[in-house]
Amino acid sequence: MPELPEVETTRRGIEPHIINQTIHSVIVRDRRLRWPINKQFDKQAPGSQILSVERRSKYLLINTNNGCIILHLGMSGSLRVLKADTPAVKHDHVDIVFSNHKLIRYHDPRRFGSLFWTKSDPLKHKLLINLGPEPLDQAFSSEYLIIKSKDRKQNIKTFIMNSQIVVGVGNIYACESLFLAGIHPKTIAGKISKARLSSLVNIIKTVLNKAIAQGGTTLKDFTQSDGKPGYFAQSLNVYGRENEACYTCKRPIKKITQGQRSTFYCPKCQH
DNA sequence: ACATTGACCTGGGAGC
DNA sequence: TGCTCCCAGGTCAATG
Repeated sequence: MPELPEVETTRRGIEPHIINQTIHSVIVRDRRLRWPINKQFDKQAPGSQILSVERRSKYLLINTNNGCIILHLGMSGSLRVLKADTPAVKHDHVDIVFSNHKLIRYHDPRRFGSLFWTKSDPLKHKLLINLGPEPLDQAFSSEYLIIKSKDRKQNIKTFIMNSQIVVGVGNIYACESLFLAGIHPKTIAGKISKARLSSLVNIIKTVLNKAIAQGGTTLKDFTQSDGKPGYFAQSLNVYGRENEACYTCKRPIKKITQGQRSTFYCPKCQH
């Protein structure tokens, strides 16, 4: 469910509630996420004080004075800030309870997410060490994408969703960015002109910034950490619009499969 | 080194 | 009402 804007929305939602707070206790109801939650989390997190909540790719890094919680929401995960006496429901796998009688609750029906406690530099964790640049960072530039795409035979849609190339561009924003750039999703990455790649870089940044400003995209059940929906779905041009009229040319939006994921595009506006 | 495919897991909606 | 099938916002591991 969450792409970068949804994770960033979650980060901004929880940080002010928990910064400087002390973890009173943690409750792990089910540690069977994509990888099992490590036992060090239960043992070492209580008593730690929150220093900051950062984001790297779609990972949230909850930094404490004693170690770091690395958390990924997978496809269906969410974090909510709740009062400590809120009853847990199905799929509420983890609570982090604070001394101010609030808790953050991790809910994830599909359990594709993950949660680790580490005392080492979280950016050196094996799941984070090989990630590409942040899309909103200067390091993700026209020059960078031009070099990386050279001789690549993958289609551009799959290519920009590759987290070793750039992180945080998931299925929705990949489709939307290619539409706005006027690039057909099947185009071979290595065959796109420098000018078009440059345009794509700028559009990805614009799309993600706009989605963050609108609180992310609510398709089914994404909510911000206060339970309110995001509003970016109102801005979608192609995603989820198969057979509906393109807002630009009025022809029907097409749906194809690439890398086992659905791609939506306009056959007239993208080539 | 790069590209493709299978796997993980649950729930919701469509169609019968 | 209930069954079966398909689909879903991610990404790692194995394979070619």
